[in-house]
Amino acid sequence: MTLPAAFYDRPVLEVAPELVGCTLAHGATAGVIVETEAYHQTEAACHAHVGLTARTHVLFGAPGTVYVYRSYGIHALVNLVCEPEGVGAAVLIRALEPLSGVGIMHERRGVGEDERLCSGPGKLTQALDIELDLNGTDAIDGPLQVGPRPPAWADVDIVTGPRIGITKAAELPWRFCAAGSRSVSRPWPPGFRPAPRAARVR
DNA sequence: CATGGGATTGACT
DNA sequence: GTCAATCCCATGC
Repeated sequence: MTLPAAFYDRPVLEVAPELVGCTLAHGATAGVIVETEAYHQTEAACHAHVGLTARTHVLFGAPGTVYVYRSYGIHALVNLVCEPEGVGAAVLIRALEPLSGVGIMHERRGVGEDERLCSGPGKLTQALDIELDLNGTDAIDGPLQVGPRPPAWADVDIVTGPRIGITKAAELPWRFCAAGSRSVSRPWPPGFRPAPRAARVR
């Protein structure tokens, strides 16, 4: 069960908050998306802002296409292409709450608490083994799949804030986080507070 | 063809 | 708080 291409064929500012609470799966590993950011060709922080190049052409492709690129020479970052073909826009997936394959994630990431396995855009790609070979694949039929919100996430509250780690267009409040999730990456947006840990049995 | 910057992370002070 | 690791590609000479 995956979200249809029509889900992505809308303004990226609508899609980005709605993707929070949805699932992302690759192979035996999957998680619930708890943090996203929107990018659009009309603002300078978006790779598509420079126009159609060998690097950016995927961003202008069909809605529902996967865009993966390398950041700082080390990390792969994953996005979902939005808006009609020909418009350069995408949603960056910044954090997940692990859902399945948690043991595999620990093997790939090394020791750590579950909530830190996918609490950043480079961490989640390592945990789910998302690499550059997935660039240009299809998030509906391809190896990386996005599913609708599980019932428990149907009414998730969204905390909005400015995007992280960028120098251009940094003032736009295009970052969307699941309220209370302990897997949201730092720094937290204004007003965000993580939920208390589950009570320990004594 | 050389250069430099980047949507990050983890280790260290 | 600072810093290095290190890949891809856009830009400019």
